[in-house]
Amino acid sequence: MYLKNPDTSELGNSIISNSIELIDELGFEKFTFKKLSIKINSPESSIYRYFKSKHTLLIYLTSWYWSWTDYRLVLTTININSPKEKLKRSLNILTEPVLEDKLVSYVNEVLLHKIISTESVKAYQTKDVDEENKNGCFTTYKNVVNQIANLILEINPTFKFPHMLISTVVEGSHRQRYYSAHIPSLTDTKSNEDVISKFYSELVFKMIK
Amino acid sequence: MYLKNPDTSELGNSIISNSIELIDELGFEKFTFKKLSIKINSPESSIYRYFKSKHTLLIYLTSWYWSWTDYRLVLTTININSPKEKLKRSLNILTEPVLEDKLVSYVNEVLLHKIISTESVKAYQTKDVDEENKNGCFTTYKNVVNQIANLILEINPTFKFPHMLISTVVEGSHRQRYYSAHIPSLTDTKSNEDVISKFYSELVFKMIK
DNA sequence: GCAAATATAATAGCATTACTATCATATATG
DNA sequence: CATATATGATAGTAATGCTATTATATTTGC
Repeated sequence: MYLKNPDTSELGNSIISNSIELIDELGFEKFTFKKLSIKINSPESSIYRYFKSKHTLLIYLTSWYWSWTDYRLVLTTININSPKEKLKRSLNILTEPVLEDKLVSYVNEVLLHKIISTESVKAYQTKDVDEENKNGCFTTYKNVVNQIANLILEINPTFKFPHMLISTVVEGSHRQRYYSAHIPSLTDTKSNEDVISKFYSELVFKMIK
Repeated sequence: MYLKNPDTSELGNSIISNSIELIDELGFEKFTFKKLSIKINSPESSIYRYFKSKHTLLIYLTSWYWSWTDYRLVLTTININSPKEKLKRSLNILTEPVLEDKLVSYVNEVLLHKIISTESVKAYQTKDVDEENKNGCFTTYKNVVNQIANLILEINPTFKFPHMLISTVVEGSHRQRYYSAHIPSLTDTKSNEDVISKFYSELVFKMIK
């Protein structure tokens, strides 16, 4: 996923934090290593020592996001016994926007979440998926989905499509948030209300009943 | 959406039919007008007379797909009175893969559907959405969603999120088909079974009940 | 049937993108 | 203090995403 681990050096940290800001600002297609190199005041070639392309950088960011989400899922479900309550809390983590930026100094988690919800499709939806999947590029996301799928099976062991349900909910909620801001006729909510999270929670509980 | 209407000339037709094949073959990011120009044996500059970029070509194809889908929706629901039956049939059109290629000589609808389901996200998920949306680039898709949303309201006039539900179903089913072929841990089906369509129909009917 | 309009071909060019390579210098480590 | 490692500075290259120009076909309107 990376050529050199970006959290082992200052330059690496700077690449991560500034790429998050720049991708958020420009969008993934207009984001380039050249522009990033100007922003971080280092030669382009130094960035290439960490990541072999902007595509693998996006995969790295996506993967980072999902391990971080996994960690947050553990935190909100710890010491809670009821599987239903666990699921409810987990779904909130998955479908609500991230509002605070605290954990890791060089990562703005609020912006990272924004990027993931709008740009991460572009990380999997390419002709290289199969190979990248083989190399474990998507394991952190798959783990999260799988974990919640197991929670669902605790509640209803006969439910046949827990993975399908969860990935639908995760990506659906990202998409709906985007639509409410940009293509409102594809949704039923203005960007200020918070209806999306409730909609998807309801969807899950109705489906597994 | 286009600079010159591609269905008014042979070259235009050739651009459309060959771009569908080439995007399917290479994926959208590796597809270029240069490669297309070699395939159709015409200079690159001629393609630029029809479309100002590969991005607007993708928008054109997406838009074409949704008007065609609209037409198919009319066909399958005509003369049917029960709104529930109408909805059921419409959902099949929206969630099942396209298997036959008949309507328009220069468009391979089977391949077009494949492209739409894997690549069309890249048509809306960019920094230019707002302007493109203003210019009506997404109206054909919005029309389809809106039409089915109205059907839902016929069945349950108090349901609050028909657009959200339908866009979730449409895009979810595309996504799940992709996952079953490429990232199976994110779904619960092998690419040969047909479980996806049923899952999303059930989802709709459970939600609007 | 001819002039004018329109469409396409042929060719060139240019800034940007996505890299790779090389060599020098700074910094860390053993 | 030597050596390894990380970064900087600079150059270069093929491909991408266009725009421009001129020439040659083809269609159309009178």
